[in-house]
Amino acid sequence: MYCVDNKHFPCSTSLTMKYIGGKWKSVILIHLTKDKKRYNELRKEIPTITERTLSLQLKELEADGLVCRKVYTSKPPLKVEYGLTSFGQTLIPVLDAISHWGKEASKAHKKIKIEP
Amino acid sequence: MYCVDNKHFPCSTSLTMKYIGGKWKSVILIHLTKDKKRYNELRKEIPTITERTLSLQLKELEADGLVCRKVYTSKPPLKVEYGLTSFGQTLIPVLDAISHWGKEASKAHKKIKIEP
DNA sequence: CCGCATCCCAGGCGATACTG
DNA sequence: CAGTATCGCCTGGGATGCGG
Repeated sequence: MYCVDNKHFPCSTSLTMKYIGGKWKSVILIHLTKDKKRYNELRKEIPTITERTLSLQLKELEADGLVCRKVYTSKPPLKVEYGLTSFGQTLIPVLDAISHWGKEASKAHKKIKIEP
Repeated sequence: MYCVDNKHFPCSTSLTMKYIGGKWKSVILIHLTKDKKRYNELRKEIPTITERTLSLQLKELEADGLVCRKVYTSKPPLKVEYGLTSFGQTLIPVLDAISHWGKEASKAHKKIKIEP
């Protein structure tokens, strides 16, 4: 049993999935592992995400302390950058593992023999 | 752009999350990395999952070729075991990374300084 | 450029009860 | 023991439009 922020998780795996689970969080995070990114850069690199969802997910990631939002201009056009916090950076090995497995799986999928 | 089973994913990360995303899949899988498990063993080790959900998730994992279901008796009481397929075993490093990060995060969470 | 507001929906997930 | 059946909530996420 693990506990963070007064929330309980039956195991450490479910705790991690609370941070990187969902359809988009890990995708956003992996784009931020390489560089800080602006909002529109993220949109272009993740073409199938909607603005609303990107906005909401970034907020949640920020609230979770994984992502840091920096505003560089006070008047429009705004310049905002998103980057990983030091806490967020601890996730990089996990995100790399996830990304790597996806690549291998897509390569190998047709040849794989599904057996015990 | 990645493609598996006629489904498209914007990046390899989202492909992986299709397999291990959701609230429970990774939790079930990590319990199977150590040993084959029976249905009720999994229920006991994941106390907060419902029977229905466990059943549905196991079916999906089986359909995805990650988990293998073996029936050992033809008459009740049934004996059924779930284990990872060879394809599912390729996920072990990913699952270990996820589990490990969750442990570290829960330990460190209160001391973490959230900064860029 | 960077969002928020509103509306809406599928399907993920839970609770409970029942079966071979 | 190992599941199904039924019901219903609730939230993640899509579509569209507006605002600083």
